[in-house]
Amino acid sequence: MEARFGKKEKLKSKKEIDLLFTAGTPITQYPIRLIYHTKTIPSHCTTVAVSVGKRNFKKAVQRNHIKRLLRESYRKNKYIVQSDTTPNFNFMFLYIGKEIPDQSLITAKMKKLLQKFMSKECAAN
RNA sequence: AAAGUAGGUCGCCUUAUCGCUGUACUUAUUGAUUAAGUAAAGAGGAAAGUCCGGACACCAUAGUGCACUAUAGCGGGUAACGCCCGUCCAUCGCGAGAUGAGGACCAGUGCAACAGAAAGAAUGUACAGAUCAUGCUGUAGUGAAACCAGGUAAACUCUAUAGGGUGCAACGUCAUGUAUACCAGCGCAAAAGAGCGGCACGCUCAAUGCUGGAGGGUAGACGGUUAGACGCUGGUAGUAAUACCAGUGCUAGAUAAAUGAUAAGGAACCUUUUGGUUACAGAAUCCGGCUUAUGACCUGCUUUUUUU
Repeated sequence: MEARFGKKEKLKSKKEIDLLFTAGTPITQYPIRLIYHTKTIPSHCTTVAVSVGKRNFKKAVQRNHIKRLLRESYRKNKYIVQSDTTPNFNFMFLYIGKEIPDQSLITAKMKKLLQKFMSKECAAN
């Protein structure tokens, strides 16, 4: 099972991110919210961005830590959304909780969130 | 031993698995390149606040005067400083020590609690003296200070010294490529105008038109971008800050932003045990300081008490 998470899979373009916030579809599995949108420019893999609000976590150390946890849990569970049939999406994960989580919590929630996403997309198709 | 005081050191560690970032090498591949593998690296003492000082870049090789701002014993260090070292003085403390808006009221202007008639545009009261006479002279009384006098510049001011502006989102190159705002030359001419932190100089540009070139903004890539006023050890000079010499060591460079997760073991602390906790905190052009946040440990010295 591939569990890499390289540079290519990171969402960088400012335009794409703006589009996500204006036109993206949100799914929430507290304390994580996923916003996603189909790609405007097609490429061979899903791109992902991660964000933690400055409002809830003032210190950069805490924000960095949570972002790393989110990235790590996505890396481990991305097999759920990886298949040839799904079209390519842009993902944006937001942490909306107010306390610092630990890895096990984040991983469990991430699994549920991704499964939710899959069932929703399959129903649409 | 307790209380205090000054300074220094370190900033949890090891292994395994799965990942991230750039670098080097190998293999495959391509128009560019990309992919895989291997190797050795990969947050701090404050990376923070952005408060001072520089380097570097552009604006004129950053100019002149005024204004404005900062600094202020004396001597030294430094690329530079508002930093550091030494020293004198003042204040605080029993002391080790700490603190420092410590230049100048013989330039001018202002201010001054209580007391006092009065703290300077004032001349009082009592007594004595002088005089034609007095508001003249002396003494007494208040006060730190009472007319040939002082205090005060964390009051204006004066003196000395320093300071041009904007900041790596600076700035340079490339690809893409549209109006004409861009550039070069010609022409127009002196006025008005625009730009250069405030004002005055000064400097630069200068409508419209013609000819030629070429590309702004936005988004992107690359450079700038990390080896440096660098650390450690020894020697020499110096009370010291520091300088010089010799040896030796070090390569983080991300860009919606890498340095992480899990497991096991150890260390320290807490808890009866299970177990829990491990501070402050995350590079963003780079250095020198200052300030603030914070967990331990070590050393010198002082005072008090006890013992020998």
